[in-house]
Parts: sequence; C-alpha cells; structure tokens
Amino acid sequence: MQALPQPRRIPRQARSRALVEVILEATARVLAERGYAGTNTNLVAERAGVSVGSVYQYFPNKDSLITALHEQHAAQMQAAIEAVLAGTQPRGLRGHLAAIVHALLAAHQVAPALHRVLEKEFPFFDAPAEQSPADQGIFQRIRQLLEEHRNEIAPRDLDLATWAVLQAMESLVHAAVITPLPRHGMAQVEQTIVDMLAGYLCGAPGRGA
Amino acid sequence: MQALPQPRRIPRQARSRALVEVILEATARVLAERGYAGTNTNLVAERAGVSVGSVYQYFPNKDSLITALHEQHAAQMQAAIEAVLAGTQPRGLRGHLAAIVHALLAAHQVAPALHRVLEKEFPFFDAPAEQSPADQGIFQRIRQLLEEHRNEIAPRDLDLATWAVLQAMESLVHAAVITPLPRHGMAQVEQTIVDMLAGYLCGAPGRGA
Amino acid sequence: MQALPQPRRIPRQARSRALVEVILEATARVLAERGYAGTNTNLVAERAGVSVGSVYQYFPNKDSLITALHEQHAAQMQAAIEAVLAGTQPRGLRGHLAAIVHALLAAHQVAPALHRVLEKEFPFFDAPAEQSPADQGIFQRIRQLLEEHRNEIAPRDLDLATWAVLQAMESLVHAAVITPLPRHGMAQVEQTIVDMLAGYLCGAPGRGA
Amino acid sequence: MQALPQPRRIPRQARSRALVEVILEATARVLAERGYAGTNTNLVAERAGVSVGSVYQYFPNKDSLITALHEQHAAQMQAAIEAVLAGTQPRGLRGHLAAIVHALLAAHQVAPALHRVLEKEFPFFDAPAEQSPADQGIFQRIRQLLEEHRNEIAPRDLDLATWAVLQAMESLVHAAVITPLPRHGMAQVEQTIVDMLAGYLCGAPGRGA
DNA sequence: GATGAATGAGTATTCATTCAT
DNA sequence: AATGAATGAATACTCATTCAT
Repeated sequence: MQALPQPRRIPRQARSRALVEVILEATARVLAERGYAGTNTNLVAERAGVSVGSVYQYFPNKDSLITALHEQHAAQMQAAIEAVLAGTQPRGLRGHLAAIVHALLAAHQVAPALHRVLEKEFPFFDAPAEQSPADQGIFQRIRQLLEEHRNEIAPRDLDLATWAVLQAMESLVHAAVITPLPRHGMAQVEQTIVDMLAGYLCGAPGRGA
Repeated sequence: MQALPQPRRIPRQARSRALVEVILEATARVLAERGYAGTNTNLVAERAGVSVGSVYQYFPNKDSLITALHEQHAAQMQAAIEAVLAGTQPRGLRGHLAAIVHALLAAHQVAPALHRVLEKEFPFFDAPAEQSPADQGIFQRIRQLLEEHRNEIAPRDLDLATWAVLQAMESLVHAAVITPLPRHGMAQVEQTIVDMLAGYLCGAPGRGA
Repeated sequence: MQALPQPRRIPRQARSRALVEVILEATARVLAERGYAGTNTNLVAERAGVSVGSVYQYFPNKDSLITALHEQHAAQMQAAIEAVLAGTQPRGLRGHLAAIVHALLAAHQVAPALHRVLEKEFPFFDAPAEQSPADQGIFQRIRQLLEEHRNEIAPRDLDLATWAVLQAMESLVHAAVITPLPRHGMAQVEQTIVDMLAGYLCGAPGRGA
Repeated sequence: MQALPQPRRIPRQARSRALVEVILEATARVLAERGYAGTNTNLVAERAGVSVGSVYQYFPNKDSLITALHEQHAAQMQAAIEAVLAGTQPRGLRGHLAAIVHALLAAHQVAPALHRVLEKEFPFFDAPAEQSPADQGIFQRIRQLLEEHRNEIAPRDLDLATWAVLQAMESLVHAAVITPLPRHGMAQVEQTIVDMLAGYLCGAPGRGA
C-alpha cells in the first residue's frame, strides 16, 4: 500500500490491464527462475504483489498464464516482423529475411531466460497455431512477402514454402537462444539462418518441385 | 530439474533388461494417451504389470523415464541415420540427405502419438545435447558427411553447418509430425525439407560466409 | 455455527423489504438448483441482480440466508395452520388434523425442489425451536387445539403430546415430499398421516400413560 | 509407531479393515466435535493417526466418510432390530414395537453427539434409502412383523404402513436425541413413541382406509 | 529382487467477506 | 446505500517416493 497521492479512482479498464500486466510479468519471472514445475499460482501472486484471488479473477487457471505469455510472445514477434516489413528501406527478399531474423534474435535477447523456458518446456503449448491470432498474422505476413517475390523464388507452393520458412526460422532462432553455440557469435548464427532460408527460397541446382 | 537423471543401475541380466523394456513401453503408452500431466509412476507401473517399487529399481525418478524414452528415441534416429549412411548405394550429398530425411520421417510414423507428446511437451527435455551419447553420435556422423562433401558445399564452418542442418532437419520433421499440414502429403513435405537443407548447403548467390 | 444468525437490520422501507425478498428468492432458486454445496453468496447476488455488498447489507453471513429461508418457511406453515384453525367450519379434532395435514402437504407442493433441499440438507438448521418465533407459535397453536379436545384424547401430558404430534406430522410430511412413495398417491399418504396422529391421540387399548 | 512386539505381518484384510475402522472412528469424533463444516480430511487423518493418503486409499472423497458412517449407523440399527425380533420371548405386536423403540433409543444414547450431527446435518445424506442395504433390510424386517400381525392391525396396505411406522419411529427417536425435551425423561418419550405407533396400527374409531 | 501399502509435502482453486469508491 | 474488485485463509486431493515384508 503506497501512501503516494494517486488519482482516487483509476479507470476500470486501465486498472485491469495493469493488473494483468503485473501478473504476467511475475509469471514470466517465476517461470524463468524456476521452470514450469517450480511455478505455482500462489508464488506468482506473491511476486506480483497481488492476492491469489486476483490472479484467478483474470486467469481461469494456471495454464492460462502460460498460454497468455505465449500469446504475448507471439504478438511481440508479429510486431517485430511487421515493423521490419513496414519499413521504407528498399531491400530485396534476402534483405527482408535478414532484417527479420535479426529482429527476432534481438527480441529474444531481451529476456533470454524466459524464452528459454518458454520454448524449452512448451514450444507448442496447447495453442494449435490455427487458434493463435498472432501466429495467423505472422503466417499471412510472410506468405505475402513470398508472394511479392514469387518470381525470384523456387518453391511453387507458397503455403508450403511459408510453413517451411517459418518452422526453420523459429526453430533456429530458438535453438540459438536455448543452446548458444559455444564457439560462434550471434552474428554468425544469424548469417547461417539467413543462408538457410535464402538457400531454400532462391533455389539450388538439382532440387525438386 | 536435475542434470539428466540416469537409470539407477545398468541391467545386466536379460530379465532386468526385459523389465526395463516393459516399463519403458508402458511409459510410452501412458504418455501418448494422457500427456505428461496425466502420467504418473503408479499408473506406469500398473500398465507395465509391475510394482512401483520395481520401477524405482531401474529409474531413480519420474523424469528419468522420460529421459530414457528420449534417449531411446535419439538412439533409434541415430541408428536410422547410420543405416542410411552405411548403405552401399552410391548417392551424392543430396541423395544422402534425402535418404536420411525419408528415414527420419518414416521412423516418426511408427508411434506418432508418442512422438507428438515427446516433442510437443519436451523437445529439449534431455538437456544439453552434449550429454546425450546418441545426439553426440548423430552430430559426428552428419559432420563427417559434410566433411566428405566439403568441396561441394558453401558453408566453411562445418560445426556451424552441422548444427544448422540438424536443427532444421529435426524441427521440420517434428513439425511435420506434430502439425501435419492439411493439404500436403508427406512426400511433398519431405521434398521441401530436402530442398531447404540442400539449398543451404549447396549455396545460392548473394550469400554470406 | 453461531447461534441463529439474524438479518443485520430489519428493513423498514419498502425498497429494503423488496430487496430482501429478491435476495431470498434468488437464494431459494440457487439452493433448489444446486444444493448447499453449490450455493455461494456471489452467485446468489448475481442471480438476484444485486451486488454482493447489498446481500451483506441485509444478511450478516451466508448461513443467515438459509436461516431466513427456514424461518420464512416456518412462518408460511404457521400461517397455513392458523388459517385452518381460524376457519369457521365446525370440525372435530380429527377433522382439524386432517385439514392441517392437507394444508401442509399442499404448501410443500409449491416449491418441492426447494423444500427438498431445505429439509434434506438442513432439517434442524434453524436450531432450537425455542428461538424460532414461528415454531413457537405453531407449538402453542397445536397445544391449544389439543387442550380444546382434552376430553377426547388419551395422552394426559399435553406438552409431550404436542411435541409428538408435531414431530410426527412434520417428519411424515417431509418424508412424503423428499421420497415420494412410488406406488402411493398424496391422498393415501395424507390419510395415513392423519391415521397416525388420530390413532395416537384418540388412544387404543393397552396403551401406557 | 508403537514398539510393542506385534506379529510381523498382520493379515492383509484384517489390517485394511482395522484401518477403515480407525478412520471411521476418527471421522465420527471430529464430526461430533466440529460438525460438517469444521471437519476436513487432513484433520480426520491426523486424529486417526494416519496419513491423509491412507484416508484416500480407502475413501474416495470426504463425503464418502460421512456416507460410510451413515451406513454403519443404519447397520447398527438393523442389528438392534434383528436382535429384538430374533429374541425368543413371546410378545405381542405392541411388545415388539416397545422393545424396538427401546433398543433404538438405547443405541442412540451411546454416542449422542455423533448421532446429533449425523441426523441434524444429513438425515438423508445422499443415500436414497433404496440404495442402502441396511435400510432395505430394516424395511423388510418391519414389514414382515406387520405381516405376522396382519389380523390385528388396521392399515391394509402393508408397504404404506411400514413406511409410516419407520418414518415416525425414526423421526421421533432422532428428535428425542437431538432436542431432548426439558421436562420429560426418556421413559416417557419412549412410551409416547410406542403409543403413537400402536395407536396407528391398532386403529381408532373414525379412521380412514 | 519384488512388492505395494503407507506416507505427507505440495498446490490449484474457491468463496465468504471487506471496504475504497 | 450500493457497488464489485480485491482479499487470502482454508482445504480437498494427488502422486513421487520409501521401506518393511
């Protein structure tokens, strides 16, 4: 209870949103520190400086906390991708991919411990990508990018290509965060990921389809 | 999370080995049916037709069951890869990669439900690959393959290239198993994965490194 | 269990009384639908279209809701009995008893689900009858009836006889409501209850007292 | 943990039964002391000198403890009734009824606090009489008694008569235990109950049926 | 070695109640 | 008076693990 003078009544919605934010942050911290098994709602509440009851006012159960964190993460990634693609710099397909990979790696560097747990323990946490609006958005955005460069790329089936690009990109980014290669810097890893994606898209002799 | 729990004693006698096998099979079945949360040692014991005590004779704790399953899976994948590379047919790098991807996808088709849980809930469960002999073996084997084709491939750092190839290969195979693309057959997916790997290795214009 | 919780304040204004009524009705509905375990003050408030705070304005705690419902029920029964006995038709003792039993059975038919819960889960919830004015009133009224027919009845101790008559009457009425006999209609049950009471009062050879 | 020398291995069944007995006794004690609301499984376990886990080994949930207690009680009442009716003394119908009522009152005197809670809080505790073997047995036994005296009794429908006798008998016995009449001894109450039952059965002028 | 009854620490969740607005 | 967000004590139940037999 702070004694600082505050507006008597914080508007309903803003207050709720702040609470959700606080709870989610606490969840992230606890999760990063102790992993899923070591995380429990009472502890999260305590860390958030909130009562357990309040946690349950906003989240129906423990797992929904993780799901929300996942969705938040996906939304951040979506935002990062959108930001890159909305930029006005003219860059080719490879340039765009490089910028996206760079942005994703950077975004994961913010809270590496959290992302480690998140990806290590629940990469697909009960969130069939179809149901995650953010994942949907990302898929559409990347598909659109490929479409814009349709002429330059080898794969003909854009759905399949988008799937492959996203899977590879995500898994390599996550792998880079989770098990940082002992002898290689992030720059090198970044380069490698881009090479992989560009290599796939821009084709190579003797390939299929 | 302790560091990679190990079986309490290495079974020497056939009987013991059979018991371990029975327990592991039961674990796999339960895990596939009910997921991690629904799996517990007493149930595993019951399903295995064995007492809980016996389970603890061979596995120090619950997680070691999962770890063992993971290691078993890794060993199977290693065996599949070895089998392909030990073959006498002459095939180029791409041919080898194609054969490996094919073998891995096939291996995952055997018990899809189990693999789904295994990868969905604990993709990195077995911790640093350095501690898994099978993963070590796979790494070495693929690195050797790349070495044999050093001249044909673009990446110069073979450690990095091996890491990238393995990460992409595994994640795409797993993704294919976990979320089968609605409109695409396994053959197409297989082709795509090979394209990705070959594209990376065989290079494309404008790449880095 | 505190001793018979009482409404926090006796509502004087019509508005208040209406509120109490609304809350009590909601309580009855919830209780009938979900039983005691499934009933909670927040739900009652919601069903009543009122805030929890308002519930606590009129009822000091959860149990007082039930108590009030019981008291309401007792008052209704008292009213039913009074109505019968205030009637001008000349009927003998047996006629009066028959009319009372009939009225009670009819009163219980109004909201059988509620009465079922009320009697099934808290038959004595409202504690020593001495504290319930309605129960007091009923006792006095029946005792007076017996007194008026003192010459016709066998039992000499009127307090004991009143107690026995009330206990038997109530328990048989409740039993009839809670576990309706599969093969017997209400008319038959009613007849039986009256036979029991009249049999007791009007005596039989070989009895005590 | 007692250090007393005991047979190394108490036979499986006997041991289980003893445990069940201990747990039930503890439940009875706690229930009598604190009522339903104040009773919780951990406390019961502690009082029984047993772990919670053991309680749940034998009882699937909290309510099953109460149900078991109820069933136990019903069985004891059945036994009491059987004992009376199996006696060799020649007594008429009234004599039998008197003996039964006496036995029931006596049985309830053993643990009045428990019976008070049991009847006060859950007279019909989720045990539709149809499902309780003991209650079934009691019904049949009393019905048989009435049948043997068919010629002496007024009611023609024996099912209905048995129901009425049992309801009245039980409710009056319970009422006597729960709210002992201030100015009347047990003997008087007993007499009254018998008068009620006999009055009903043996008929009175002006009755129905 | 095998058994499985017993253990009891650990935790998600509920809900009566309060009180700042 | 009315509101309803916030509180947090309370509790049923689970399950990994042990160990006497």
